[in-house]
Amino acid sequence: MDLTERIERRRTRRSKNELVVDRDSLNPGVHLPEPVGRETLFEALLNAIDPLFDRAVPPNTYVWGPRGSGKSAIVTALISALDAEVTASDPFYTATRGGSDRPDVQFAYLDARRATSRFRLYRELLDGLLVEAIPERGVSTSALGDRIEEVTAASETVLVAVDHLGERGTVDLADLYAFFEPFDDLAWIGVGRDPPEALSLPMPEQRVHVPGYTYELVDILTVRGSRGLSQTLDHVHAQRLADWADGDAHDALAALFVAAMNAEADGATRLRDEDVEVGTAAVPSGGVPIGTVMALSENEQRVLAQLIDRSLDGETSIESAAEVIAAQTELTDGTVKRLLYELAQRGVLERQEVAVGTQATGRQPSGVEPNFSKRLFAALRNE
DNA sequence: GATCCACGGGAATACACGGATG
DNA sequence: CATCCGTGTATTCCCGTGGATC
Repeated sequence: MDLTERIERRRTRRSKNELVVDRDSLNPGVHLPEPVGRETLFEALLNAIDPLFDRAVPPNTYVWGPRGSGKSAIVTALISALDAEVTASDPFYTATRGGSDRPDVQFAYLDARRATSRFRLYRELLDGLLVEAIPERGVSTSALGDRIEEVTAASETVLVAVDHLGERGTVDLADLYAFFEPFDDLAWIGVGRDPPEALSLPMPEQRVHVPGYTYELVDILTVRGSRGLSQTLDHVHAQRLADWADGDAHDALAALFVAAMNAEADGATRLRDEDVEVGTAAVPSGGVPIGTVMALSENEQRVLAQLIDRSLDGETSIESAAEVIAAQTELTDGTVKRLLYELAQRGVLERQEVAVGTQATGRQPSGVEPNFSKRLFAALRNE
């Protein structure tokens, strides 16, 4: 979103007396172009890819740190800054084309939550590098590999960042080695939570550790809150959210988002203490990031939406919840049941004991409860 | 005709619990 | 008393098929 757009949005929202002027600024799944309070880490990343500026292929890099510590924020910022730098239609560079000292590099940022197989990773990569449409099916994985081969051969280097490695259901570092091994002029930055010593070899020689936020989180909330709301975020509120979230930027922003929605729903023009209370109460701390949920397939999201809308979470057994949901969708109850179990295994849902009256024998059934904020999910789903 | 993978469904395994067995 | 067994469910695991696309 550019500046004029931001101003226009703010003007119209203000005239309608709305509290939230820019949802993206409050959305924990969206990152700012300029990360707040991470200058030294940004330098470390630039150092890691420094050979690029000498027209060499840099070594691969592993970026790691706890959840909500700003890994995605900093890596997306890096890639988009580099991309802007290289693709900028700067008249000076264009005029001196040929003698340009600008390296011929292409950049791509991939989310392992979406790129869950070799085929999809290749597809996402090509999609990020090329303007042409990339087929979704009907073409072999190796054909996509050949296409990548061509692209890497045509430019000096391709730098790929792959975010969210090693989460339940996503590819890991070892997969990345296997997937990218065929390509010579390709360097990658893997991003994950696991500390290097917890992972098997091989391990990239370059590593950047992103520690959890401490005092910086208040600044982040202030910047993003003030940008997303029609007024400055109160320092006391920012501090309270940061303390509650224990340094996890995702949880803090999620709570702020819900707080703002709560205020707006009440017709309040300011964020009140009670809204912050509601926000923190509505976000399970340590739950799955909302980005994980929003990256699920449409049918999986539909199942979750039905589960929530029909209050089938919690006390209802998986069996009967699946029956109700299946009736509302195109899916059979067997498939819905399997999806619910799979989502529970991936941590998106949490299984819990369900009080069952008549059952005297057999294994106890369980119900499922979202391990993310329902209100945040609902808000982001009908955007 | 080839490709990928979401779906559907069924086999295998885990768990709960009462009763039999050593 | 501890362990095993049988029965009934719940849960996990696995794989063939078909739709959509190239």
